[in-house]
Amino acid sequence: MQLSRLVKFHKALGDETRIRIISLLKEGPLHGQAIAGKLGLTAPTISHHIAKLREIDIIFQRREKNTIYFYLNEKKLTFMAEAILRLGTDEMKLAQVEDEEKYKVIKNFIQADGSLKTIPAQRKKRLIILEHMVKQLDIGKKYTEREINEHIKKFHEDFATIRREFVMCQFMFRQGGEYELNPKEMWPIN
Amino acid sequence: MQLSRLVKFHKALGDETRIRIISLLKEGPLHGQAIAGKLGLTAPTISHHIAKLREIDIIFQRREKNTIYFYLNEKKLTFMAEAILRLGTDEMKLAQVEDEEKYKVIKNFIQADGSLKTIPAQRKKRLIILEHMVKQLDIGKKYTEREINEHIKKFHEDFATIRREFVMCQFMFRQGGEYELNPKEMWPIN
DNA sequence: CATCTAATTAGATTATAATCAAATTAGATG
DNA sequence: CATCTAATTTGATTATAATCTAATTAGATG
Repeated sequence: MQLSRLVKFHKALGDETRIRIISLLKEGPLHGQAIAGKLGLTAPTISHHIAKLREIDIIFQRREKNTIYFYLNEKKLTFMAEAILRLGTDEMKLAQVEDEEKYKVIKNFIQADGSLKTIPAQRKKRLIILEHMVKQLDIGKKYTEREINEHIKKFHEDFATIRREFVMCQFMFRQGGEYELNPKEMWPIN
Repeated sequence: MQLSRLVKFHKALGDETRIRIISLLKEGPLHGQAIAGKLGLTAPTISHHIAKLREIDIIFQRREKNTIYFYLNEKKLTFMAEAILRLGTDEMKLAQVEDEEKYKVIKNFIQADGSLKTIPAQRKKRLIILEHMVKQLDIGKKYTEREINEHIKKFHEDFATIRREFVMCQFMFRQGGEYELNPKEMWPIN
């Protein structure tokens, strides 16, 4: 089972040693052995914890000679810490969006009523928006073309273009006039 | 070992089931069996998780006939979620103080420059202040008596009394003229 | 390329915790 | 007070993860 990013984030912070590391790094970058010294733990233990903090993307590092300095990514920390507060608040269903990059794009292109301002020209952004629209459809359900059109119209008038993009980008496939979601592994995103 | 409140909070959120419960309760109160049904788990399991969420104080409940409805305490959730961001930023390192009682005592006895107004006469308050002073030392590091004295002098001139208190109250131990922090489990506080 | 330093990985141990079935408790109500 | 319903506690099982020592890897530098 793939843990959601939000759970992983909090699991990572749910450890005294890691909170202390964060607390230390707030004052500035440090290298592994310095952290180990300050916390009275061994270097491998610190490595282990740094790896967990890196996984949730709140740590980055720079090498200086033999020594690697660890930095706290405070922006990301803030974003993730507040994610739980956005859970389910309908602020245009941004709830499910756990990724900062996607969050920004959706924030820019989706208006307060949920509709699409314009179709993003950049492929990367377009994919994010297509995924956003497609995510509200049910897995395994077969849709008629008319149903797909209606769904898309909630976002944008040019349903034909977007419907074709759904298929071309592998979000959906078409079989005998009906449309269905592809498994997520086939999506050109994530 | 007494976990800090912040760690406990994140540990509680570091579980998929509990995140889902929070997500459900954001839409409104629910009773145990309803939650169990929605999540496909048994009632005891929900009881277990609700207990953890109650421990971190983000759930409260109201009884209605035989049924207990669980509510999300969103205010507290917000406060706690943002606590990690305040770590280390507060006036005179009050940051690390997660306990309201300790906060007040430190506020009363520690002056703006970080030094100690007077040594509290009440044992309970004295312990809080001793802990505050001792917390700035490194775990596992050996200190000479002179180093300890210098550290204490940053707070109060009567370093001898305070140094003796450190040992008597089990914050530190002395071995061959050197001083070292005891493990936190031995501290007479928390 | 030999060697040094710091970080990481591997493997073992131990502690913590998620889940369930079964037993128990706490209120409500006839 | 007998009984019903929903919640909780107990005890067992299983999975996860924190930490250490020992071994290995990755860069830097002579």
